[in-house]
Amino acid sequence: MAKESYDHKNIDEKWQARWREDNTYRTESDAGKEKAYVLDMFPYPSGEGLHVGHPKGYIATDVYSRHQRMQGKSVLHPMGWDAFGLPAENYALKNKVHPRLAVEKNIATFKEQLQKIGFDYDWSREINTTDPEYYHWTQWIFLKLYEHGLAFRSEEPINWCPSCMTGLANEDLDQGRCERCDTPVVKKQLPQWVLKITDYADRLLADLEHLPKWPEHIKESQRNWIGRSEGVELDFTISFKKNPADNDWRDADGKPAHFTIFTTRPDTLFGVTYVVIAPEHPWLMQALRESHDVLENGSEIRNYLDATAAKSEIERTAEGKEKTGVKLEGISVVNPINGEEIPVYVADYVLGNYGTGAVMAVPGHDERDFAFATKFGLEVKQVIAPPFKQTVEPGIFRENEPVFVNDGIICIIKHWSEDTYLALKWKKVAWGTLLTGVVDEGLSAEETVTKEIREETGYLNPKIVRKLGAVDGLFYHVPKQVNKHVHGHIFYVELENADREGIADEENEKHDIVWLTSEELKDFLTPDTHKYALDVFTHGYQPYLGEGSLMDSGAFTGRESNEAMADLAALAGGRSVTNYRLRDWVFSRQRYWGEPIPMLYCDACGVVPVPYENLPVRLPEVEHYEPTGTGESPLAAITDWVNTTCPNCKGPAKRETNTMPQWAGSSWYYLRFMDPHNDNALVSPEDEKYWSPVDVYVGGAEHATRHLIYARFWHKFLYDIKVATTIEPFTELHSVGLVIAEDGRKMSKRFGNVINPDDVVERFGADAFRVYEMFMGPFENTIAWNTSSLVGARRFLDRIYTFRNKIVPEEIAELSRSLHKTIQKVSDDIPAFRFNTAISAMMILLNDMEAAGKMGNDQWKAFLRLLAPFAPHLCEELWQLAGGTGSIHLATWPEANPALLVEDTVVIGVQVAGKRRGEITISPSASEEEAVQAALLDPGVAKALGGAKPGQIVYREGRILNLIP
RNA sequence: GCUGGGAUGGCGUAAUGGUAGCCGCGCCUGCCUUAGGAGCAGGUCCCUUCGGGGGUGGAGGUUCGAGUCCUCUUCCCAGCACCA
Repeated sequence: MAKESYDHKNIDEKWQARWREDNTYRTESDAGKEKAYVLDMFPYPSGEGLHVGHPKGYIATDVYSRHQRMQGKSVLHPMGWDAFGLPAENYALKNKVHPRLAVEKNIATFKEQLQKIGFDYDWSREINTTDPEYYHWTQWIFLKLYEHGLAFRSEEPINWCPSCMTGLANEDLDQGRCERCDTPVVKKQLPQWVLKITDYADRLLADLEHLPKWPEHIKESQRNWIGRSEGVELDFTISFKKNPADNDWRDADGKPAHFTIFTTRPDTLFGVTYVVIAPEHPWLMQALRESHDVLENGSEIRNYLDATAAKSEIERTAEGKEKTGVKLEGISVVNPINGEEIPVYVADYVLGNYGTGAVMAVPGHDERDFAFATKFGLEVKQVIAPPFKQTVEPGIFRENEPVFVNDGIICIIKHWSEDTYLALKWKKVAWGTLLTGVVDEGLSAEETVTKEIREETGYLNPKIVRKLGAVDGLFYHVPKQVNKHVHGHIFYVELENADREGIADEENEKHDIVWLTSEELKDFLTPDTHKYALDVFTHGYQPYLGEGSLMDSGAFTGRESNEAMADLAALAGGRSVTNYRLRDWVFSRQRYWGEPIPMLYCDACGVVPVPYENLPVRLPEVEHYEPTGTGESPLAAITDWVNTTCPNCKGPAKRETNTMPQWAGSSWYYLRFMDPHNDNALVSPEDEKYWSPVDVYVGGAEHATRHLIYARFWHKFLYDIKVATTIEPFTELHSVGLVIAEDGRKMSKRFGNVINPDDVVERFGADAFRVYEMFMGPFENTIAWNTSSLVGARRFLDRIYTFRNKIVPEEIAELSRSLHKTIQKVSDDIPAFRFNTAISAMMILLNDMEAAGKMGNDQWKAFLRLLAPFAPHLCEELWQLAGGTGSIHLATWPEANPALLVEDTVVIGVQVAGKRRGEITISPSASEEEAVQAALLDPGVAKALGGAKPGQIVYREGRILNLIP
């Protein structure tokens, strides 16, 4: 019998109209009911319209919210438009329409597209960030931020996009380029409004711990973005050469002139060989201006600063990381840990706006300092020996405290005429080593090298060429039966000639001397410490970044670097500080299409906020809204808008002409949905209390470090001023996986591979589209669109539609277990966002239903309710045909009967020695004896046992039986 | 480089430490037909001497038993990256 194909057009339209007429999805806050606030990241209505990827998240929240509603909760599932900002304005400019008209048109298109998919949005709560009724409150929040000192004027150089002709926040950059148009940004000095998000850095970071239902990768992105690092600030006193009187100068605290540096590694203080300050360092500005000029190479430095300023951010950071800089002649600084006098450089690898703008350079243990030191021929001092552990027997280190030896030696000894090196091949153990030793009392390391070479090899004329640093070995000394912890100082030695004397027999018994090329040596050497020594010899020293035990560090030598860190810092006069990578939020845009910043400039009173009662400051209607490119906003040209009166002195004042960034309106919109038409407040305390926080929030992962940080920041501020009552706005977050095109590329007009949801809905129906998108795979996965798989979803719905003719009044017992398992599965999976497995479970149930050939009406109605969140139109139709009361979407969610979830019998696998050899069908509560008895009857099991008796039996009720002979 | 996530048939994927590959797509065989993006039935990891044997990126380990837990490693995706 051919299956029927249901008339999706008719059914979709019929029910969408009915739900609208009946206000089926009307949201009311009902104190008597539990609430569920389910939110999508509201869209930016671009001119391109939707593609099939956009609704995926909306379908998920729709399924989720419908499930919540059927569980009797009061559900808030709203939709609105984030319509201010650059994309809309650039689109308008390109198409020569006013942004307001472009936005209106785009919103109409988006809304129509969304409505065809049959979402349960309550459209009476629709909001639009460009509506003065809405941005009234965006401006209100700005005034509150200003009142609390969190919005301030700044003249610091900011990121400027020469193409969009506006300043940008750090978050608007991608690898030094404008995130919107990919143009490299430049630094530009402009008066700006800046929000002090850094005041909230600590809480933004710490409170991530209170968000267990956020995906780890989003939280990790935020942690990276905030970039907290704990360290110390240290003062390096300056000593002046030109005019010694400068050394007597004291500041207000009685301190001589100094550079304050920030470091996270005070443990490497003994390895500091110079200090570097950023080109923007304020001391430099002053020093170059001073009349007596403390620097001897002022003009050279000025040239360097000019060259740096001319570079774009990309040039400065992406120039293959080639280091540049200039030495400050005429001054030096003193290392506070040991009084050593070291030079000072200015170099642009040090950032002016992080930490103190000055660093202590430790080339031995920092890659950037190492690169700089190598290029400028500065000293590289190793103060941590890279540690290697060599366990002969596991666990041995835990039992014995190791004996520390600070002055071990490791010798790489070159042959007098050949390109080979001396190694020792041990006789009693399978070892290959270099020559080693320990410095004797009263001898220098160099004398010890000579002595050890003579004693162990007999060679008389070694010449120590150079020291190669040191390595730290922790090992078990077999002959002495003790753990040893040895700093091995590596020496490179060349033998002058073959002159040699005899050596003691005991040395001869230990090992043979072999001569190997460095290549052969690599494989020959057993200890990792010796391999490291060889590596340093062949490739040179590389900065060691890890922890380890300190060397050449005065009294600290031999202590573990992480353990000694605090003591070193204290001794050098360090002050603990925490720094953040996060920068304050540059909040001004020199563009038309945004919320006007509600501030005034009065000649008499200075900066004056617009009084609250004068909000909203409306964006004026204009004919020309093109950006000026001068750093002035287009609004500056509208004189009758700009010129106004000062609310304080009633004198003339000018309006701020910059507008807010795109992210302003979206930083608090979730609060407005709770009470969207309130003229007196952003949100009423009652509605805020009832609906807060957002229970489930769904959107793209690309917002991890932009919208989601900004919104958390504003929310915490609103919490502080008691507008919000929760510390976090979004309890649970899901990031929706992308839908890419069938060709594996991003869906884009450019590639001509865009699938339009309207077409899909037209041809296959809204329900097939919805079921397919939820069935594609795990919600967060990026998955390629596949039209033939979509046909599979449609087939599933057609089979259900056909099955309506198989419904009988009486319950079909053989289906009840299957049905109740499915109820359980779907009920668990929807809240967990495992939509794919929920649908899979319903497909399995349908297979069972078709095998049974009929189903009871009540069972059928339960099945329809399970599917209703996914396929609302078809299920509503079938629900009515089955005699359901009211809308299926207001019906009660079915409950699984636990009694029916337990099987009478189960088929479990039987293993013999861990390999599956057969299966038995028994009661899930069968005893071990019964199970074994049944298993022995299985021919496969009997054969595998070969008559042997099982010695060990592992039996897990209802799961597995494992017989081990 | 650092951090987070991942790797299972031809494809998307599924498996509280317990029979690997459920469900769907595709494909193969046959049937039916008003020839469709249709329907129905069966099949579809690899090898096999038909007894079995092997198999979840790779190598070890823990366990009666590992796709799942641990160690190392390769590759892929994402965030950050001259932030001291």
